[in-house]
Amino acid sequence: MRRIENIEVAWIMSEIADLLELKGETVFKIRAYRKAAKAIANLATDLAVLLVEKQLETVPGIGKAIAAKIEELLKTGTINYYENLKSEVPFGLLEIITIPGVGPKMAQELYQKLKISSVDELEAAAKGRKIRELPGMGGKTEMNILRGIEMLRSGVGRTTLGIADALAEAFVGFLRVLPGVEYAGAAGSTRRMQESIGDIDLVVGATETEKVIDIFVRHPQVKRVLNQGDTKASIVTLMGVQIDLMVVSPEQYWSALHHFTGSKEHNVRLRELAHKKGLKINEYGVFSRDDDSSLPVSGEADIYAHLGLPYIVPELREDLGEIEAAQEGKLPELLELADIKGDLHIHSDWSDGVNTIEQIAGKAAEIGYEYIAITDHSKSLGIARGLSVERLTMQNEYIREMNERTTGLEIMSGIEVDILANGDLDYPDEILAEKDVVIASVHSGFRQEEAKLTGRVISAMKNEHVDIIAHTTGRLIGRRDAYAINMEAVFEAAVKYGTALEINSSPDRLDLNDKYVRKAAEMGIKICINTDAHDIARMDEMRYGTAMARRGWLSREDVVNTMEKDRLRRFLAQRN
DNA sequence: GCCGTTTTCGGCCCGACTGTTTTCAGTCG
Repeated sequence: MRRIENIEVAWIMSEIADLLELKGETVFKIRAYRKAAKAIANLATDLAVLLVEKQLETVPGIGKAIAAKIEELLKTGTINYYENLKSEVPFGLLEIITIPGVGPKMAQELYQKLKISSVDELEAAAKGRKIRELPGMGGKTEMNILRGIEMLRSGVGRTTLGIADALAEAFVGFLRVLPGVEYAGAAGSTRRMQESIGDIDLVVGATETEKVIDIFVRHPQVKRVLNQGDTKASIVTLMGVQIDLMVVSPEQYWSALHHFTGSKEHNVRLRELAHKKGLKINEYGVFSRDDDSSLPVSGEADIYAHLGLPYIVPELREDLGEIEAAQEGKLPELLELADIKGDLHIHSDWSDGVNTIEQIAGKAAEIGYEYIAITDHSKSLGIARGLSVERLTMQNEYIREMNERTTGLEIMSGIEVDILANGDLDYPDEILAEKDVVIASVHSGFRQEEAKLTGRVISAMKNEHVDIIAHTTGRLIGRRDAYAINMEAVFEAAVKYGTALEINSSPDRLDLNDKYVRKAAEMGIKICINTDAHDIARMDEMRYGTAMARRGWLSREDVVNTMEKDRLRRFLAQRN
């Protein structure tokens, strides 16, 4: 039987939750399946491995019943319970509840009264004014349904961290200068630096809240106002990104910022802790349950302090162990952007980059780096003007001369060598031996089967000249899935051969992702955070890669390019 | 269905906005 990926199991658990919801099951059971789905999606270890080791039930959120269903799925390829549910609930209803504004209750009602079981049927009924005939529904309900269907089809969907971050920054700048505004900031998954963003959350602390909302919804970037109240509003921008704004009084700002930064799971855990301490936490503050009196909050750290916890940074707030670590005083000392001393994966105009090595060096000096590596493409990558052996030798010489007349910044001569479809590297060893930094990566044969692709990457890792594997899974966020690669095996090889793995900082890649980063570091694998910039403007994307490292719980010691120059040299020389 | 330094049974976070209602359920985050 084919191998079932964790993400597929997570998907099925989430679909079971949806089906149970449509059946009107108790919310706690539904919540349990949702929680399990999330926990599984966040695992960096294959469920199959956990199953063999009888460790399934050690995963928080997975108990006896769900563990048994996972075992059944992995062994037989199906879950009886799930199949039965699917036969009880019309499949189309699952799609109907993905329409914004349409939930399980409405879907059930529409199905029972009007026999609606697909989005198309729903659209026809709304247009035909059939829905207003039902109790509790009216003309506005029909409008909302049609609008929701349009949103679903127009792909108001997830966006990359890069776009969300820039958009949030622009709106925060706009809000910050409005009259009466004391604080404005981005919250939500953008602030937590999640790899993709569903909608942008903004929080404002202001003396005149309604005025701020009023101006916000009339911003020129606003295509549509989804809802608007006294303290909250949601809009969709011209680019199709949803932005939610919450406006509170300046005193309430930190509680609101914390609340909307989330994650939801992290907040739920905190509120449970608060409950046990006789406290209540919401977006307006921290309160005593006895007399409703409020406790002082003049920064997010105060909220944690009231719970007896040290401050937890936004990147860790996922309920993936950070609360337990905080309780035990074992939070990691996270890497900071300022710890990064250089970028070891940059393309110049010698291959498919747009800037000269001089311009790249200028930008690096501006950032304050101690070193960079120029790593152009290798000869087989014709589409990217990969360097012939002759041009590569010329580039070596060119960089050597540049270093002689440059002070402060060291430019290393590197290469991003292709791992060819047959597993060979694109240059012979004696050429690779001349380079300071050798990065190896896959740019072809994406569709090969898992064993073959994994074998290619591992054989590159075996090569003593290869220092770093770049964008190891090959995924492009929202556009291309990771290729079939056995990451367990790659990690084992990285440990065995001492090869470092890259976090590619491009918001389109973020590869390795946070969960793999965390797993790799736990195994003692060194991580290198690079931008893979083809344009000097994108050398600033280092902060996204650093954010991924922080989300993966990395300290400075875990990261190759936090080393000062001489130590880095020794590290690279070890691998030759 | 999960979970337990108060619990193996009885809990399981908190509030805003909307539409259709006269007091609230559904949906969302």
